[in-house]
Amino acid sequence: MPTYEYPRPALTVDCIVFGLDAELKLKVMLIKRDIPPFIGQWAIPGGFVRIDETLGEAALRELQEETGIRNVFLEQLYTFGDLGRDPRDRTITVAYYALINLIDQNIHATTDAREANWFTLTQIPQLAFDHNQILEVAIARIRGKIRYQPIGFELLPTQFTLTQLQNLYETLLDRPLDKRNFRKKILGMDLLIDTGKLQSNVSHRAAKLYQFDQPKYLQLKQKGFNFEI
Amino acid sequence: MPTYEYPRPALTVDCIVFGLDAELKLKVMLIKRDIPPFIGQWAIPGGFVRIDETLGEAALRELQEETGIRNVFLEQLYTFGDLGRDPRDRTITVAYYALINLIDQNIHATTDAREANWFTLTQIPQLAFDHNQILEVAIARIRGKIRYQPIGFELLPTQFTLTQLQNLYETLLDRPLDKRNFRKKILGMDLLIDTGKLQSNVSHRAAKLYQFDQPKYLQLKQKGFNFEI
DNA sequence: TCAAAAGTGTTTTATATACACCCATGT
DNA sequence: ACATGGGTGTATATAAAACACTTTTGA
Repeated sequence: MPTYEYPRPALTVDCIVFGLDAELKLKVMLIKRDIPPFIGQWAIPGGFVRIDETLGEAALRELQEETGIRNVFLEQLYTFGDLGRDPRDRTITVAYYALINLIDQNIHATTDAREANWFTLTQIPQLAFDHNQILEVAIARIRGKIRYQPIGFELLPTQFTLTQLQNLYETLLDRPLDKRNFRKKILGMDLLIDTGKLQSNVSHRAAKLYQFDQPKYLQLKQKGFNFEI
Repeated sequence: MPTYEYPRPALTVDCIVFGLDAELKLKVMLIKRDIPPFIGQWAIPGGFVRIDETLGEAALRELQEETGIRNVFLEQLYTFGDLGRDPRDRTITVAYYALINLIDQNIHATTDAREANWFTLTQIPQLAFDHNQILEVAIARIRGKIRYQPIGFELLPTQFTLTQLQNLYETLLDRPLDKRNFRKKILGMDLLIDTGKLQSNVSHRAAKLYQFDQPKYLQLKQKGFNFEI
């Protein structure tokens, strides 16, 4: 029973992976394409959606296959469907973005035969397809979202120092923040748990380690609380 | 050259149309399905994406075909691709939402043979597919977005009174606002143009008519200005 | 003259900003 | 003892919230 008479576009997912390096600079993982089209060019990891998996599942699977990354924060970004974006065929891509913590886990940038690498945002080469545009949308999204939603914690280790958190916000908001005011505000929300532990292996006074109280945040959010830096 | 070995899901767009009625209540346009599946059930207007049109074009076309609506604010909402959402086939839908002004233009709720109607949010019936879920996401989106982006003006006539604008915000934010504080804040942004005209055909003192200065807003936005109520 | 909504300022309270020094630790 | 980043409080400025009456107009 041919219910739909129209030819179907191809459907892919692409997944922009953001990470913060040890200097708290924002980086993006790109892979070098080893199949046409755009063979040899850098691209956002992604691939075709299978008929028996959801979009989110496809994004997680591609991420794992192409970069080895698992168990990450993943959120749908936008769906791109312009006519010329794939030279072979009409292709729609559902873009996701992932936030991962590079500070205490080293993501192996190279996987399988395929070359993969972390790029700072000022060093993005010309990418395959419309991936430069997709990346721009993703950057705009996290820059905008960081102020109103606690997504920054996804880029840090579970336990982090207040200075790390502040540097993260300074990077993403692209402006300096006052140390005392930042601490007053973030601690005033009462959403950070003092783990009682301290930083180790630092050649200066060790900072306290905090962790984000997600269950409490979710509770407060339901009651109308708005996270805001 | 069969580049993709995978079977392709079907691709549709759905378009949630929001409008404000004369009493400043938020309404959604739904259409009664006249083809299977879910024949006879209410649904969000939408249909298949053609191979030679972009997603936005498909949404606009469906909107025009199914409701007669043109020239509206349209923005992509989210893409839904769960496995069971279409009983016939694997179908991904890219959802858009439209904001239209019902106050001075009457959108003919019925078009062609198909039945169409405006529903208040408390009277939404059980819808076809996963459309109840899509609608919930759309409502959450505009409720969240209204505070930080000037989308409210899309729901009003080009020229509107401050009381209309305040009632709109009260409806969407679901809380009362102080008249003097609201006016102080919105006029203080200096983004409303006093048209010099007055309301007509009212049996009380006529209010001034304002319009939103979109060019000025776009300029300010680029300079880092944040619209916020 | 009455009803109905328009329009308008000031005081109080809360939040944001600006700002500098001592502390703890490892080398 | 010194270098490095950790940690802390107060005063000022700005923004938000609370609050009530007069004005205009058509019926």
